[in-house]
Amino acid sequence: MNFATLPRGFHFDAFRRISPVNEDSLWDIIFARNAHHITVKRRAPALANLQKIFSATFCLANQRGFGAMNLRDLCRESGLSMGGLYGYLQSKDQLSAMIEDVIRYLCEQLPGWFDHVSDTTDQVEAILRAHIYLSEMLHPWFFFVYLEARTVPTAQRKQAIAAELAIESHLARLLGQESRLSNAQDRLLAAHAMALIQDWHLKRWKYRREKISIDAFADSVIALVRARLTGA
Amino acid sequence: MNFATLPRGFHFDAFRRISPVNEDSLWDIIFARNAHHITVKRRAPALANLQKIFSATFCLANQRGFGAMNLRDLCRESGLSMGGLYGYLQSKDQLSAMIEDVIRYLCEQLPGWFDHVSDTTDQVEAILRAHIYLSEMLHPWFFFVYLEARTVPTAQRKQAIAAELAIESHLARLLGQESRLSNAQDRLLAAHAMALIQDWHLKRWKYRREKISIDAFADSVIALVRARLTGA
DNA sequence: GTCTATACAACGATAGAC
DNA sequence: GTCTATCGTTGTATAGAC
Repeated sequence: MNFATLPRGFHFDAFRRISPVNEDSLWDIIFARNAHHITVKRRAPALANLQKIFSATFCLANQRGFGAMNLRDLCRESGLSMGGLYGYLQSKDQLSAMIEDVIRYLCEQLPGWFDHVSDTTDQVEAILRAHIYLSEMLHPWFFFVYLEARTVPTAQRKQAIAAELAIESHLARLLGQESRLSNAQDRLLAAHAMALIQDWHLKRWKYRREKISIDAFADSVIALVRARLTGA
Repeated sequence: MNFATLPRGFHFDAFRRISPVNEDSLWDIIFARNAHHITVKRRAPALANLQKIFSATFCLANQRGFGAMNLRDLCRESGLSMGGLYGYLQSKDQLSAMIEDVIRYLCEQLPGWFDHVSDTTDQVEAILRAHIYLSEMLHPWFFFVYLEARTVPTAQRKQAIAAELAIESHLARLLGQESRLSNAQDRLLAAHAMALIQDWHLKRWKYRREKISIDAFADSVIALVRARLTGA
């Protein structure tokens, strides 16, 4: 990892250049993490078909919701047949599980990327920026996880909730080192920061429309958190 | 309306006491706004059945998503029969339309409740508080609208988007009168404020778990916005 | 490794009895 | 005003050909 080369207050292009995970490398991660149940073993066709399957899933699920999406339409949209599809998953539920799994895995890794940053407030800023920029690169993935979390089976949902709380606690602990606020206020500030960064993938239609760049958005979130830390 | 009696920085109980719209009065509004297509004309059974139908809808839709919810389960959960249900709606889509309609109607009314507040920043605070407190009283309704907005028919979705942008523009205009920020920064601050208040109904499970009261949450959101307005 | 064909349960919606 | 019974359609999943 070369996150150490990122300057203080890095922007989207700088992060994208050095990030080991992006829109292209993701398919390898998915293939590796689901090797045990994907019956197609040849790498090249598997990666191509995974891409078709997930692109079609995001398109349909974001229109109707995952539960209302049906596998016939998924086949038409992805170009695979019903039989072909079942070489990559054993049930419809497993499709959403694969998506949740890879995003949760990445979110667990993310805070550790910035352990080297010595100034605590800068470390918070780096984690928030990385979150926003990663959810920009993997927008459909984050969007899906966020909006379908409630519809997935209980065990899967509990893991997602635990992951969110872990990041938030991590942020609250870092904020507590620098702020003059109470513990409860630090936790609330961490929760607010999470809500703001999630707003980027939830309302991207709005920010596109108003021509607000991802860098302007990230700067604004950071300014808001810093104002609360240092201000009245 | 007696919103003028609310003190500066009012909390949840004070708002609930004087609000003309709450968990009970809502059924009247629904019945009135949908009188043209509800074939059941007697008031008493209609209000009772509407309550059963919508409670069951929220329960099922929040578990599986509205599109994946089916009308047979809705009948079982609400206690009505298939035929009985169709006395209150002409199609499944109309069920979500009725929910979106009443929440949009209330959100359009809300900013006007505080036209009498002379200090602009106090007016912003009152609007944000009222939004948070209303979404607490009508939690399942707001939760549904927020999470199902993308799955509803296009015309209906466009109305919802327009309503959200209207509130945000209103807030941005008010913020612009008081802040030393640029226009673009005012718009972003308004967007952030909307994201924060929506977080209350989206993540209520989290705030319950951490025993964060609605008043503590609202105070924290207000503190964050005020810090950005007056701070660095 | 991917296809076509098919099993059979469940879907939204309606007609007609009460 | 609400019920039961039923229509035609569409759902997930699999078997067996290529």
